[in-house]
Amino acid sequence: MSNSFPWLHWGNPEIFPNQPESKNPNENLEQRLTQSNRPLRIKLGIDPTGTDIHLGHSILFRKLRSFQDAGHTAVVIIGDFTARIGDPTGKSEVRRQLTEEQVAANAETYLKQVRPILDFDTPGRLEVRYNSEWLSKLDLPKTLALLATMTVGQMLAKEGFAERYKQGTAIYLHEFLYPLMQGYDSVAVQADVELGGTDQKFNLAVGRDLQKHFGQTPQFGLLMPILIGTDGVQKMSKSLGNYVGLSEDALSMYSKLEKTPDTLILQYFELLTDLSLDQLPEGARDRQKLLALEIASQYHGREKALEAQKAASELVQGGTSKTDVVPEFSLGSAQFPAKVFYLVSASGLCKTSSDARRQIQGGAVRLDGNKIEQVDLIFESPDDLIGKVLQLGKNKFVRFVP
RNA sequence: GGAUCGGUGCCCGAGUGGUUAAUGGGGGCGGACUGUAAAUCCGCUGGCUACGCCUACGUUGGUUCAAAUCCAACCCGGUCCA
Repeated sequence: MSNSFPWLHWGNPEIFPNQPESKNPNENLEQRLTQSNRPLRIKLGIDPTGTDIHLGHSILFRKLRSFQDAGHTAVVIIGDFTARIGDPTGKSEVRRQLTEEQVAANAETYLKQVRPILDFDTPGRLEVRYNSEWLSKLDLPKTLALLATMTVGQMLAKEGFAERYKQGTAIYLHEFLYPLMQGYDSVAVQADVELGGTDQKFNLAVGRDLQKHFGQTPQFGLLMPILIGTDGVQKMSKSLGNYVGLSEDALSMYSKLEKTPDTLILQYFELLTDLSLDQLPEGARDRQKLLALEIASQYHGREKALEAQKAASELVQGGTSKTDVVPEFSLGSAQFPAKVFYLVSASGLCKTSSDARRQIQGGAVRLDGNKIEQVDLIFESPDDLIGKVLQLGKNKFVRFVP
C-alpha cells in the first residue's frame, strides 16, 4: 500500500478491485485518484426506514468526509423507493410500508444527524439524491432486463441468501431485486466509488456489473469494517440495543462509551476518532474516558462533553450533579399525588410501570443518591421533587423540572 | 394443485384438557465484586398509578364447568410429489 493517500486507508477498508502494482485507473483506486482530472463521485446509500443513526453508520460517513476533504463529491442516496416497498432482509415480518411523508421525515432526520460529520457547506462536495427519482421510472421491460443480468445461482451465492436457502427460510423473489436496485443506483448517479460495510460486498459488486452492462466504467467498492456494538459481541444495531445513537444527549453518549469493552477500544479509536493510536494513554480506564470524551465532543462540542464527563463521575458516585447535561423531565405532565414507580416509568427511565416496580424492588432506583425501598412511596406535590435527580442503575438519570 | 410436518412470550425451545402469566436456555435489565470493564455469583424478565384488574400460545369460530392443549375452517412456513 502506498502512502499517497493516508486518508483513504484509515480503518483498513477493503477496496476492490485492488491491484496495487497496476497503473490502470480501473484496477487501482490510488491510480484513479491520481489520474482523474475531475472530482470523483462517491456513493453512499442509506435506507430511511428508521430514524436513528448510530456510531456504526458514522464510520461510513466519516470515510465519506475524508473523500470530501480530498476534494471529491459525496453522493448520498436516500433509498426512499426501496424503503417504500418493504422488507429487504426478509428476516421477520414484512416491514411496514412507509408513506412518502414518513420517508421524507426520516430522510430529514438522517441528514440532520450526519450534519456534524459531513461537509454540507463547501459547494460541490455534497449531493443528496432520492432513488425513487430513477427507480420509480423502471417499467416491466426494463426491470426484466435488469433481472436478466444475473442468474439464480449468482444470487444464491450471496451470503445471506445462501444461509437462508440452506436453513429453509423463505426467500421471496422480489428480494432478488434489491441488490439490482442498489446496483442500478450506481448506474444512475455514475458512481466512481461506493462505500459500504463489509456486508455490502455483494451489492457493490452487482453495481459494478450493472455499470459495465450500461457501458459505464465500473465503480470501486470500498468496504469499511462493521462496528461491534457496546456489548463487545454483536454488530452495533438498534434492535440489539448495543448502540450509541448520534442524536443521543452528551451524557448518555459519554456514559455508554465510557464502558467500552477493552477488546474494542482500539478499534473504536481507529474508526470513530481522528486520534493517533500510538498517542493513547496507558491506563485502560483513561482510554475509555478519552474515547468517550472525544466522541461526545464530535457531536456536542468540547464543552458539553467535558460537562458530561464531570456529571457522569459525580452521579455515579452517588452525588447529585445538577448540570444541564442531565436530561430534564418536566413534572408538568405528571399527576399528583404520584407513586415512585409511576414516576420512574413516566420519566422514561423504564419503559413500563411494571418494569419500574421490578427495578425498584431490585434496588436499582435512587433519588438524589438515596436508594428507594418502597414501590408505593408517594409524593404529594411536584415541589418535593423539583431539582432532584432520579437514577436507574448506574447510567440512566433524569432531573426533575417544573 | 396433492401428501405430510409445523406456527408458543425479545429469540430458541418445553408443554398435548385443570394451582399455566405458561418448564428450560439465550439475550436483556438490575444487584454484589471490579477499573462504571471482563470473568464469576445472585435476582428480575406480559401490561396497568396495581394486595386487584386486563391481555397472551398463527387467525376465526366450536366442544367443555374448564383449552396453548380437543374439533372445524382459514392464513403462513418447511419437505416431498405434480
